[in-house]
Amino acid sequence: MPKRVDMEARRAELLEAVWRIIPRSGIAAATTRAIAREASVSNGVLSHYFPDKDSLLIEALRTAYARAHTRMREGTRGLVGLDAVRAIMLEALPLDETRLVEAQVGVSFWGLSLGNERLLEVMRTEWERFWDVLSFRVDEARSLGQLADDVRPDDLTHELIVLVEGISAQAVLYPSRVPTKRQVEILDSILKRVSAPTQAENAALE
Amino acid sequence: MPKRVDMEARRAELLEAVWRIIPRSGIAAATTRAIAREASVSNGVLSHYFPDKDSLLIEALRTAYARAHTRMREGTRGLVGLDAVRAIMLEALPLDETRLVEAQVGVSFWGLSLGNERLLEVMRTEWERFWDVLSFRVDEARSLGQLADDVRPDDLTHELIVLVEGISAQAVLYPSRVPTKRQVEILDSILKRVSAPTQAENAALE
Amino acid sequence: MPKRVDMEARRAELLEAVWRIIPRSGIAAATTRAIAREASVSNGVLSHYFPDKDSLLIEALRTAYARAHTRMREGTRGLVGLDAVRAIMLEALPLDETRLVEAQVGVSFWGLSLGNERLLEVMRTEWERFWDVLSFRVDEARSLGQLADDVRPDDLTHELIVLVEGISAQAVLYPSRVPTKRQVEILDSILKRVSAPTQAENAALE
Amino acid sequence: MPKRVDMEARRAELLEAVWRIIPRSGIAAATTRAIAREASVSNGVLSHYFPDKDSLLIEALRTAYARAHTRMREGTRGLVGLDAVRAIMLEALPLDETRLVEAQVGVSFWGLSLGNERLLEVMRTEWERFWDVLSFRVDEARSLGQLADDVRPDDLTHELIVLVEGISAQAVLYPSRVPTKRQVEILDSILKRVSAPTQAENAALE
DNA sequence: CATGAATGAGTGTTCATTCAT
DNA sequence: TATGAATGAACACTCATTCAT
Repeated sequence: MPKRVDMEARRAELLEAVWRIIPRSGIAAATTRAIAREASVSNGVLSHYFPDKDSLLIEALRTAYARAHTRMREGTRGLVGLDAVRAIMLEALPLDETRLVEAQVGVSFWGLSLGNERLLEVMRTEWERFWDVLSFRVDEARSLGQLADDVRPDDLTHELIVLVEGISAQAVLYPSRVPTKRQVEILDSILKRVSAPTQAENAALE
Repeated sequence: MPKRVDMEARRAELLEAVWRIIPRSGIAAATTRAIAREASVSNGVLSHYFPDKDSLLIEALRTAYARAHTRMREGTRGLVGLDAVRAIMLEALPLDETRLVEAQVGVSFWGLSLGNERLLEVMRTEWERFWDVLSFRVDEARSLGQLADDVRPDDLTHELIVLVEGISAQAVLYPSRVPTKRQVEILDSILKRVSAPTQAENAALE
Repeated sequence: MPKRVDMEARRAELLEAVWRIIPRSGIAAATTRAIAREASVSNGVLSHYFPDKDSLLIEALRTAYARAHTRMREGTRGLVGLDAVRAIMLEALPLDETRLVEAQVGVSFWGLSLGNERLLEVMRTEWERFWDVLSFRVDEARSLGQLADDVRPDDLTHELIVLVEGISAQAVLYPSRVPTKRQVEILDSILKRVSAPTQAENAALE
Repeated sequence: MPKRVDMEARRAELLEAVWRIIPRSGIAAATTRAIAREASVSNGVLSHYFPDKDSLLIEALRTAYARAHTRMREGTRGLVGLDAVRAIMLEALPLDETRLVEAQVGVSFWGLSLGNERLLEVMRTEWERFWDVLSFRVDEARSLGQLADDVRPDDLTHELIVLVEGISAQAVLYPSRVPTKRQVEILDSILKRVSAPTQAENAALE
C-alpha cells in the first residue's frame, strides 16, 4: 500500500510544519501559505490532505497529544502504581524541547477553543484520555498501598493534571521560570507527599 | 461648548465589549467591527480611544488583570499572612462569573503571545506583579510562624501561581471540572498542608 | 466689520497651514485633520470657513497664485517693456523660499487636475491671467522696439511660461539643480537673446 | 502540469491599466480596486505581481520612463550630434498619444514626490539617466563643431530638460496650447539658435 | 496528484463630513 | 461660533479556498 504510506508521510510533513511555525511565530502566523512554505510544498497541496485549514490545525493538535500518549505507553512499560504515574508525568511535562513544542501547540489552541465547538470537543476528548491513563495508575497505586490514607485518588489525578496545564502555561509564557529541574522537583514533592509512609518513617515517628 | 464625553467611561465600554465577545465567541471573533457592534458604536470610533486594535486588546487584558489586583487589595484589607494569601487566591481563581471572564480573557492571550514580543512583555509584567503581591504575604506568613518548617516560601508562591494558571485553563476548557467548591477545596488543602501544626495538633502527635 | 476681518483671518490661517504641510509632507498628507492641527484649530472648524476640503485646497492654490500676481503688480511698478517682463519672471520663478512654496503647491496640484474638472478650470484661469500679464508686457516691449525683429511676441510669452513651469518642476523635484543664480542666468540669457541689438552692438557688427 | 502564466505579460497588463486610469481620471482614482477592475482581474491578483500598491505605481512610472528610453535608443540609431539630440527630444516630448500618456503619468507623480523619499529617489535616478543620454549627444555635437561657440553644453542639456518638463506640464494641463506642431517649432528654434553658423551663413555675414 | 494563479470576502485602518453640545 | 465625538464609506492588504492546467 505505497500510496497510503505517501499519504501519511505527506500529512505528517504538514503537521510538522505547523509544529515548527507555532513555537517560532505563534499560531496567528500559521497561515496556509506559511505552512505550505514551511513544508516546502505548494499552496494547493494542502487541500489534498486535509479538507480545510481548521482540520489541519486540529489534526496537528491531536497528533501532538497522540505522540505524548505513545511516549507514556512506552515510558510506563513494566512499571506500576506511583512509578507509572511518575513516568506518565515525565512525558506530559514540558521537560525538553520536544515536550515544550507540544505544550506550545496545546496552549496556542486553548485560546481558540472558546466559541469553537469542534476544538472544544477535541480538548475534552484528550482530557478524558489523559484522565483515564493517569487515574488508572493512581488507582493502581492505591491498590498497592502506595498512597497515604488521606489521599483521594481522583483528587490526586486532578491535581496532577492541573499541574501539567499550569506548568505548560508557564513554560510557554515564562520558560525561564520552569527549568527541567524545577519541574521535576515540583513533581517529586507532590509524589513524596502523597506516598504512604515507609516502614522506616513509621518507625521514626514512634 | 463642546460635546463632552467621559473618555475613560467610553474606553471602559469598549473594553467590556471585548470581555463579552471573548468568552462568548473567542478572541478570533474579536474583530474591530465585532467589538464596535458589541459596544453599539460605529467602526471608526475605536480609533478615537485606542491607537489600534492591538492596543485595545492588550488594554483589555491589562485592565482585566488590574481589576483582579484591585480586588486583591480590597480583599486583603486587615488580613495578614496565610489569611491574606487565601484572600488573594480567592480573587485570582475563577470562582464566579466575573473571575471566569478574566481567566477566559487571560487564557485567550496566552496562545497569541508566542511570537508577539509586546504581548509577552505585558504577560511578564503582570506575572511579576502577581508574584510580588503573593510572595510578600507568603513571606509574612513565614515571619508569623504560620508555615511549616519544611516549606520554602518561594516554592509555595510558585506553586500557588501554577495552580491559578492550571485552574484557569481548566475553567476555560472544561468549566464543569472545576466548580467553585472544588477550587476552594484544592486551595484549602494546599494551605492546610503548608501550615505549621497548631498546638492541638502538636499535642495529638505526642 | 470686525466679523468679516476675523473670517478672512481665519481662512488665511487655514490656507497657510496647507502651505506649510504641502512642502513638508506632500499633498497626500494634507488631510483635514492635519490641516486643522497645523492651524491649531479643531477639526470641525474647517467646515465653517470652507464648504469642503476640495474648496479649501483649491483656495490654497488660487491664493498662492494670487500672492504671486500681487507681487508682480508691485514688482513692475514704474517699469515697462522687458524690464517689466523681467520683474514679472523674477516673481514667478521659485527664487526664494516664498516662491518655492508656491511652486511646490502648484506642482502638487498638477497631478490632481487630471480628471478633476474644477481644478482644471482653476488652472486654466490662472494660466490665462499669467498669459495676459506677461503678454501685455511683451507686446509693450515690442512697441518700444526692445525686441529683435525675428522674435514673435506670443512665442516669447509662451517660452517664458514654459520656462516657469519647467523650472518649478525642477525646483520641486531636484532643488539643487536650480539654485537662484542658475535661474536668473537662464532668464537673462533668454532676455538677452530676444533683445534688439543695441547701437553699440550694431556698430560692432559693421 | 501547473497553470502557466506569463508573469511579465501579466505585470504589463496591470501597468497598462494604471496608464489608462491616470490620464482618464487622475492618479487619485488609481485605487487598487480601480486598477484591478480596469485590468479585468480580481482585487487580490495585484499582490501576486507587486508587493504593494506603491510598488505597482512606481513601476508604472519607471516603465513609462523606460519605454521612452527604449524609443530614444532606437530613434537615435545611426545618428550623431544634434541630429541625435533632436531624435531624443522627439521621443521625450508629448508629441503623440503614447508620449502624452507618459507625460501625464510622470506629471501625476511629481506632486506625490514631496515627502515621499522612495519616489524622489526614482525621480532622481530617471533624471540622471535622461541627463546622461542627452548630455552625451550634446557633447558629441560640440566635438563635431555643430554648436555655436558661445553655447555651453551643460547649459544646453539643462535647457532641453527644462523644456521637456515645462511642455509636459503644459500638455497635461492645457493640451490645446502645445499641439505637436508647436512643440516641434519650439524645439527646432532652440536647435537652430545653438547651431554653429553654416558656411553660407558665415558668408552672408561678411 | 501537484501547481500556483485567481478569487473575493474580510480585516484593520483612515478619512471627510456631520452634528449634538 | 467652536468643539471634537461620531459616522460609515473607502482604502490597501491578507487570507483560505478553488480550480484550470
